[in-house]
Amino acid sequence: MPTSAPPSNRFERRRAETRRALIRAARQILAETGDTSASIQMIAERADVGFGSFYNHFESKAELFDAAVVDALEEFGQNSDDRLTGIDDPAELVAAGFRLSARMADSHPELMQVLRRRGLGHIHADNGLARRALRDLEAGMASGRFTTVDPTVALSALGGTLLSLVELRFARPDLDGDEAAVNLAEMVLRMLGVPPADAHEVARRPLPDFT
Amino acid sequence: MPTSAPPSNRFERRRAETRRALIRAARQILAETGDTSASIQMIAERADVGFGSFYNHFESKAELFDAAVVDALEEFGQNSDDRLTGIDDPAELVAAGFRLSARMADSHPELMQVLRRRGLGHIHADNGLARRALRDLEAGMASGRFTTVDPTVALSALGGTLLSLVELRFARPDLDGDEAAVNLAEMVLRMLGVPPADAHEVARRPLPDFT
DNA sequence: ATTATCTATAGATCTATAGATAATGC
DNA sequence: ATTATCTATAGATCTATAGATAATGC
Repeated sequence: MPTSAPPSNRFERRRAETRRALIRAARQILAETGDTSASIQMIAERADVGFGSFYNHFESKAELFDAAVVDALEEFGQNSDDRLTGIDDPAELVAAGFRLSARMADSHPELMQVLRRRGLGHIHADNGLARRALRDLEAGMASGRFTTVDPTVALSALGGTLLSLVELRFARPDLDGDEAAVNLAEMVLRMLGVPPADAHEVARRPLPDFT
Repeated sequence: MPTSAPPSNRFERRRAETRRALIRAARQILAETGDTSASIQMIAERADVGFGSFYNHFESKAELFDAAVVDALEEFGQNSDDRLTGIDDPAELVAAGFRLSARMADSHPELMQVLRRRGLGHIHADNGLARRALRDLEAGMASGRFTTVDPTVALSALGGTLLSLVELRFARPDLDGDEAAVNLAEMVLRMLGVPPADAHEVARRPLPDFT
């Protein structure tokens, strides 16, 4: 299914826009401080939306912030899809995914801050990202590229290392992000059973340029 | 330095006990829901402490919750130290650490829930745990047990995978925790450059029994 | 006519402090 | 005499809703 049905009329579009504005504000707050104690009034104000409108869309702040995280995950997945299409080798896919994620910390800081603060709880959630990662892992195992026992554990490790890379980017902005990503990608490939020499090479393949 | 100077007189002990009660309450809240919006009044009530006493120890809720996380990290480190003394091989140390952490999710659920919710932000913080992990990583590299380029990146990956294991334990309690830990430990050792056969063996060595 | 948004507000918290009380040090 | 704790409370939010307004559908 697409993100959602295209808004049919102006009413729907207007309504959707209000909702988006609220989610955008929530994402900003999550990214800036992660402090979800901001009052609904302040959130509505930041979204430039009437205070009462909040209740037309969400029953509580928690619901709004959850929606904001799901929205961020969705955008991250979309972004990754766009940039990684055409890569068939699962090992290369993993490495490129890590390297692009590190770059996105610079190009999409708000988005990645949200993942940094709330991503861990979604590693095993039923979302598109996890499904896709699991599919790639299983493809890699089937083709013999990866040798790993339990796909669930591998998914866990993949998510954890990716998040730790995002954390590293923000906690240590002084380090070279690309270099850290390449190093981590190489380590992750070894973890998945790729022979060290291959891991070293695959982690350094040129990234597909995004036009 | 020890955790802190031993309380000299009854005044100090009483004061310290109030502080501990508040931190204990904060840890419980972090573990149960992670929702830090509980009012100071409710927190004080849970700690069985007069409302105003809160301000004798903390200036804000955020300060209290931060202290609670640091407290939990400290206890985790202490616990690990107690159980891992005597292991010299850095590879075995890493594997045993992972497996003990998975068990602690069952034996110390409150403690581990706190790490689950707040641990990521402390991977690169200046705490005893990170220092110790870095030391072990460097020892492993010096002895040739590990082959990894950048210790900082390796520390990142180590922390991320450990947290993902904790997350997995709580998100999927149906899975066999020991088995997951062994599998992940094996993967992590490969990640650090331990040859696959060695990784397989080391990850399954009997754990030191704790008396 | 219908529906979402917006404004205003009542009532319910929640925070921070002031002042009283209780416990200990010296 | 000193210090932490506790109780009570003022003032400042904050939430949720009711009712008015504005925009669109049919």
